[in-house]
Amino acid sequence: MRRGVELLFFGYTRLTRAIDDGLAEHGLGRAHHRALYFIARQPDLTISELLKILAITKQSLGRVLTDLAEKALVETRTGVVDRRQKLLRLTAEGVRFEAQLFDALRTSLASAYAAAGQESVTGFWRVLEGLIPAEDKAMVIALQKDI
Amino acid sequence: MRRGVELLFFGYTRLTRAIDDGLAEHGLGRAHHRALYFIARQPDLTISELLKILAITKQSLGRVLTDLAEKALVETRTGVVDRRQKLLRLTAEGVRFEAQLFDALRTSLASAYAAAGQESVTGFWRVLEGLIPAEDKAMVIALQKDI
DNA sequence: AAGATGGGGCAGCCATATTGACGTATCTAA
DNA sequence: TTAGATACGTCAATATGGCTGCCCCATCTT
Repeated sequence: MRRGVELLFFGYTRLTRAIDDGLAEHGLGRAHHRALYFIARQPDLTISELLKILAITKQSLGRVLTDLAEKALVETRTGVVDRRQKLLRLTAEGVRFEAQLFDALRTSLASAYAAAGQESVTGFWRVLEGLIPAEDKAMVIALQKDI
Repeated sequence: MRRGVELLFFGYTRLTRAIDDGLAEHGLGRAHHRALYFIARQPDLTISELLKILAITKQSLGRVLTDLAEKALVETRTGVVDRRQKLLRLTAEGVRFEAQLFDALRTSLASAYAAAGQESVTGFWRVLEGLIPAEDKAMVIALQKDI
């Protein structure tokens, strides 16, 4: 039990630290990366969808998106079906930058996967899925529709 | 790949949120919990050992420990082999409080473990171990000597 | 006796989150 | 067509948890 808690702590913190330098070069923080990441994952995401994913307040997200827009990494378009919505997308530069950050994560994770073996990876996923509260599960599964 | 990153994100954030309410009741935050947790895990831990585990600065930890001492959850004793060291320990109340918080974590993790099965749990551990940088591994293994 | 180490502390800064309230544009349904 | 709900933006104020740089003391080691 305790082992799971602390491995999760170390694994998560050490993985996220892997990209801090890349972010700092652009004057950005982890909050920006999380937004970038999920916008990359689901282009044309709306603000409210992103809010649900990140589970932070509108104000907190607002600043992050303002920063990203100012640095021309993210752009918004008015929703087509609902003109109140804003659809979020990465710019070409945003795509490039996110890919660069993701690459650092991918490298770390790939070596952990390789060391553990495919069977372990499946187990890793299963346990983590079980940690997601029922009310968030639909959202996470929706993300994975186009892996 | 992306699946691993986001499951880790959701799993970690949702698990940690499970104890926010319990902490808030005592006017504490997650930083306090991390310190409490590792002191519970290894009584008579020194400050410098805890710093290595948490990978934060002395000042950041200092504030956290001051808060915990003021609330009489943690106490320190002078080191026996080296009188410069301070050995950290939970008070009786600290033990009680940490156990209560841990219980919330345990409940979440136990249900994820049960849903995933023992084999998956082993895989979960293996992958997470692989995410820990080599220079931190010895420290993490040391924690587990007395599971 | 000199230097290294463990720990404490000050001042100031930054990033990221919070709440609550209010405003505007747009959609939906009576 | 109008009333209410929704999507988004934004204000101000506040809290938390990090950081750096610098200096201090006590204690251990050589």
